[in-house]
Amino acid sequence: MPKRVAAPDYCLIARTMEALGEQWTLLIVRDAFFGIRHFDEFQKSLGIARNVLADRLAKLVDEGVLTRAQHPDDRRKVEYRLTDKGRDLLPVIISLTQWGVKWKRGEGEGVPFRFVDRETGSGIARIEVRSTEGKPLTARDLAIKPGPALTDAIRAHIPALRDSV
Amino acid sequence: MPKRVAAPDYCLIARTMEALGEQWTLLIVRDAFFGIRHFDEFQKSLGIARNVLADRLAKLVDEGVLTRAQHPDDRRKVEYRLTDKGRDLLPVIISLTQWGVKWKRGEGEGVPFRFVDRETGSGIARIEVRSTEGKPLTARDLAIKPGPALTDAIRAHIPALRDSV
DNA sequence: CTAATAGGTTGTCATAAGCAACGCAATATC
DNA sequence: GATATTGCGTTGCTTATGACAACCTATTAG
Repeated sequence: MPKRVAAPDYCLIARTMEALGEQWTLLIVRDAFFGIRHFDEFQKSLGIARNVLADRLAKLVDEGVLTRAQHPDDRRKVEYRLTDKGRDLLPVIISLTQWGVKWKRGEGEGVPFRFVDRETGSGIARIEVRSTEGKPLTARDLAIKPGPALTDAIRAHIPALRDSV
Repeated sequence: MPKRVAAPDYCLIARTMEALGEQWTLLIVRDAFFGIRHFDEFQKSLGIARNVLADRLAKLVDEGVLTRAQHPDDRRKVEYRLTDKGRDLLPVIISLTQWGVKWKRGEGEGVPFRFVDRETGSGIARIEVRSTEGKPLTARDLAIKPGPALTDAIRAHIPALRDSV
C-alpha cells in the first residue's frame, strides 16, 4: 500500500510534502506563477498526462492553493488561479529555482527567463536564511531547540535532541 | 512508462525536481539537517520501506547532496552527511517549513522543535523574497523577463512571454 | 449543422512503493 | 572462539500510481 508520505506528521515539512510533494504538483504551481491558467496550457507546458493533471489540479484546489472558476465570456474555459495560500509558496519556488541555477545549470548555460520586479525591472536577490536579529545563517550555524509539542517518541528519533535536556 | 518528471528541462525548477522531487527525498534531506546520519535512523524516523530508503540514499549520494562514508570506529556503520550542495538546500527546507507552519498547523498547535542560531539562541526569521535592491517582493510584484536561453518553443508555452517582445 | 475547442473521464499497462524475509559483514557477549 | 546482535542493505511478492491513447460532453465558431 504505497501510502502518501506516511509517517511523521509531527514535522510541518512532512505535512507540507503531503500537500505538495506529489509528482508534478510543484511544477504546476510554478506554471501558475508564470501566469498559466488553463488546463491545456498546463498540459502542453508540462507534457503531463491529462488524467494526472486533472487529479493534481483537483487536489490543489481542494488544498486551497488554487481556485477553479469558469471564464465569464467563454464558458468552456476554466481558470485556475493562485490563492493567497498559493502565492505564499513564492519563497519555495524561488529557493528551488536558485538551487537549480547554482547546482543544476550547465557550464555557460543561460536561463530562458527570469522573474523581475515589475516596477523597477531589477532581478531577485539570492534568498537568505536569517536569524530574527538579521544575522545570515548557514546550516553550520544551526542548533535544534525543543518546542512545546515535543514528545518522547519524537525526541527518540532525533539525535540532536536526545543529547539536549 | 512513469518517467521521471519528463518534459520541460528548460526550467531549472524542473531539473531540481528531477533531482529532489521523488517521494521521500526531501524528507530524507530534512532529517539530514536534523543531524541524522545512519540508515536505521532515517528508517525509523520516516517509517519508509528499507528498499526505497536504500534507493533514495544512493540517488542522493549520486546527485552529490549526501556523502557516504564508513564510520572509522565501527565499520558496520555508514555515515551519510550533507555536502555543500546539500547544505545549500537550507532555504528550501526552511521555506517549506515556514509555509507548513503558516498553513498546515492546527489551531493552537505547537511545534515539536525549532532551528535556532547555535550561538545566540535566537530563532529564524520569516524568509523573504527581495529584489537585488533589497525591496521585499510578493507574487503580485513580479513580471517575467526573457533571458538569453529563451526559445520560441518555450515562449509559446508561457502567456506572459507571448505578450512581451 | 458540422467542426473545432476546452476540459475532462475511462481503460489498459508499466512502474514505483510497501512489506516481510533473508543475507552478510562487523562488533559484542558469553 | 562460538553465538547473538547490530547495521546496512537486497530479494521477492503485492498493490497503488502514473503514462498513454481513446473517448465523452458542453460550448463556441464557421
